[in-house]
Amino acid sequence: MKARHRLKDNRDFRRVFQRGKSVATGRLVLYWHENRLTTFRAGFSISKKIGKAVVRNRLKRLLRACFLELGPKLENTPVDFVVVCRQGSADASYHELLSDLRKLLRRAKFMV
RNA sequence: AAAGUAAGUCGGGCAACCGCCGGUGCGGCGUGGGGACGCUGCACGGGAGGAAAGUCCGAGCUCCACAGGGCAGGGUGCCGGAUAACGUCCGGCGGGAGCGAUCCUAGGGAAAGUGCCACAGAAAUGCAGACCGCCGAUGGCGGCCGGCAUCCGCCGGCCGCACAGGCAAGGGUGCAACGGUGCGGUAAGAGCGCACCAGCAGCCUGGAGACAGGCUGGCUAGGUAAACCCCACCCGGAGCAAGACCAGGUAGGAGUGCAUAUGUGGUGGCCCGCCACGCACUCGGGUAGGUCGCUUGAGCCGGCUGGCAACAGUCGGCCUAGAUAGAUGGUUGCCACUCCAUAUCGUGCGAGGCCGUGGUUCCGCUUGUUGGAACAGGCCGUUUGCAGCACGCGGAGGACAGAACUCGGCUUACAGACUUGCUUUCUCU
RNA sequence: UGGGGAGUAGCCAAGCGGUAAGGCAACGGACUUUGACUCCGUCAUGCGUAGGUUCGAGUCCUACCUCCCCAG
Repeated sequence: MKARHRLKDNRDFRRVFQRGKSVATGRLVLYWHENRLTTFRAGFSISKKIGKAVVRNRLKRLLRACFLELGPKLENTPVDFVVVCRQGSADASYHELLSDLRKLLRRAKFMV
């Protein structure tokens, strides 16, 4: 995941949470809101309640790998995404997270 | 061989593809007079731990007076050493556990003072106290006998009472009752006397010291300081969001109050001292970007020397992560490791393998619906050898855990693998 | 990074080093035709965990676990 696809600023996070829309599965919640750029950005929010630092870092890496896989299809959608991990996602594998994320993006009409 | 004990090492490996971070080199585009800066591409080599964790101690570093005086507060607490320092480490002493190797140990002071010691008990610290009990020597009362005396009475002996009184041995209470055991002693007793033991004080010897050993003395002093306290030693405060620089900016404005030092701030609980100076509140306005600090350090590895050791010295070699919504990853394959299945098949080894309190003997302890060893016994197999073992073919598993200024420790978590020393028991030669 | 606090029955909680108060809930009983109200009784195997000091620990000390709050 390149640096231009990362959502970093706290203001952007707040805007996505407050003005954006959301869909969810048992493991993940996806928030999104349109931005003024030419491509997408993605950020992750993983609470301390999910697990220790090792668990949280692993989830972020897995989610970044998922966006690396899905990136080419979203290159021309100017939207900010925020993925929130729910409590059951601590032991999820890469393939489980990838299929969940596909499902959410399809429900939000960004993918077919 | 089994059981145990101490110290230490490791914490899966290789490959392919797709990615991330920072470094070096070579390019492309844009801005700019240029040094440069921003975006971007390729190549090369680097990229988590033994605990990176908890943040419990100690330091470096930075700023506040290069950290000053006093009070308050906190910490440490047998002795000696190591160290930059420590509450850490090493060696020893005392005490405790274990057959032993070895392990554990906040271990100064209770004859400086104060507090507390519930319930029970007579009494809980005043060299106190007398419930049951022991005694009745001494004094008292009563009785009997004897002597003296004319009488009042006096003297002596014996017996009784338990009134005065003596006692703390025995019982009982309690975690603890003012040393313990024995002999003597006594009316009964008591360190009252003596012997030994424990404890205390003084002296001598050994040791660097904690302490150990011995002699002498007077006979006795409860526990608690992780209760206050006393003694000795140590500690100034904050923390990399420290701090420095760049851009921007606290500008400028309006109102109110206090004030020229007994004020406000730096400064932390307080006072002194030092330094700087108008300050506080309200309205209105504005910000939370970048660079450095940032990894060469009490550094790591190996050899030698000194030391019992912690460690120190010296020589040679090495450079080994620096992110900032926070890099060190994802997918797949193969190989090792552990466990489970091995029905069927292949290769090799191969004469034994498995069960065994539902019997006998012995051993151990948690002493009982208990565990282990040997034997009896049972099942399978043994010339054409698939009973069993190893490999191949199948499946599952791989812990604890993620650097955030850097070190030295401590504590806690941890699948599994390996090495070495030592102890006890058994067997064989 | 620094600082502060809490953990006691299912819930809310009090508790000088000396028998773990009290309320709600639950359960049993009485009252009632039945229920509610009321009354009586029962309920901690040890006070987050593990060690230690003490004759004795919820309380004191040490280490650890979990949760909450505050400042920048």
